[in-house]
Amino acid sequence: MAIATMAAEKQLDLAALRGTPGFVIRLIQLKFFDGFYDTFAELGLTPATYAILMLVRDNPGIVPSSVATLLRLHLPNLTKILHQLEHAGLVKRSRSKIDRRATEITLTSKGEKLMRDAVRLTAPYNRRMLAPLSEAERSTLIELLNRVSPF
Amino acid sequence: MAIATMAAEKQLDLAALRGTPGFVIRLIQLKFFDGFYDTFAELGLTPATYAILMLVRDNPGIVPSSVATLLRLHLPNLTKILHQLEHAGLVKRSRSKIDRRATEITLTSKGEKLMRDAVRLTAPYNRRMLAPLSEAERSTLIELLNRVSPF
DNA sequence: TATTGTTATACTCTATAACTATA
DNA sequence: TATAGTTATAGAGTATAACAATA
Repeated sequence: MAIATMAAEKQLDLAALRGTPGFVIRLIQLKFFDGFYDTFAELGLTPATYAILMLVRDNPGIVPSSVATLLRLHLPNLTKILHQLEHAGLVKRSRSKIDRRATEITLTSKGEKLMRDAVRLTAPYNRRMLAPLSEAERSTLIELLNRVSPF
Repeated sequence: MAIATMAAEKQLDLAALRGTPGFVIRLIQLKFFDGFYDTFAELGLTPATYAILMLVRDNPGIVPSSVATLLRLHLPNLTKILHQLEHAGLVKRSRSKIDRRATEITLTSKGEKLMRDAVRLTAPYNRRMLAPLSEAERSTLIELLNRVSPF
C-alpha cells in the first residue's frame, strides 16, 4: 500500500466510470485480493493456490488441463504452481493408468488439513468483503454474478 | 487464447468456488477484459488507458496523484502511461500555476475525438458482457457492485 | 520536513514456443 | 497426427527505492 491517500478526490466526477461495470468489477477484485491476503496469508495461501486446492479437494484425481481450463490458467504456469504445492507436501501427482500422459492430482492429508483451516476463514472473509450489503442483497449479488460468469 | 478447450469439465464439482464471490468476480473480470480488447483494440485503447482518458475527460486539469488514487495505479507506473498518451498526442500535461510541483492533465482535441469514438462502443460492450441478465437485473447488479466498491 | 512527479529497477503474472512421452 | 505435461523464456502489470523540484 503505497498508493496515495484519498484527499480532495471526493469532488471529482466519477459517474461515467461508476456506470462502467468492468471498471467497478476491477476495483472490487482488487479489494477482494487485498482482503484475501489479509485473511489467508498466514496459511501461506494465494488466491490461485486457494482455488487450485479447493478444486482438487472437491474433485480428487482431476488432471492439470482441467484445472487450467476452469481456473483460466495456462498449463505451463499451472505446472510451476503444482510443482511448488507438491514440494510443500500439499498435493500428490500420479500417472493415470488409463491415459499415461495424464497426471491425477489429489490432496495429501497435509493439504486436506490446510483446506479445513482455510474453509473456517472463508465465510467471515466473504461476509466482510460484502459488508455493505444485507444478507438478501449478498445472495442476489452472488446469483447474478454466477449468471454472468462464463461457467 | 491457448487455454485448453472445455471438455468433460461439466461433471466436475464447482459448487464451493461458485459460492466464493472473489473467485466468480475474477472470472468475470477476465471475461470483461477479453471483451474489452475485442471491442476497443481497434482504437488502441487498453482498460487502463480507457479509464485514464475517461477520468481526464470528465475532470480536466486532474493531477496524476488523483488519477493514481482513483484508478488504483502506482504513480511511477502511471507516469509511464501518461508519457505514452502524451507522445500519442491524446493528453497534454502542464504545470499548475498554484502548485508548481503538480501537473494538470487535459485531453487534446485528438484525445476528445478518440473518447467520443470509444463512448459509442461502450454501451453495446456493456450490454454484451451482461447479456445473460435482463435489463432490470443489469441495473440491480450495477447498483450492488457500486455499493461493494471501495469508492 | 513533506509532497509531486520522475527514473530505474525488481518482482509477479500471464503468454508463447519448443520439446517429451504417450495416444 | 493430436494431446498432456514440461521447460524455458518473453512480455505485461505491479511494486519499491531513490532522487529533484517545490511546498
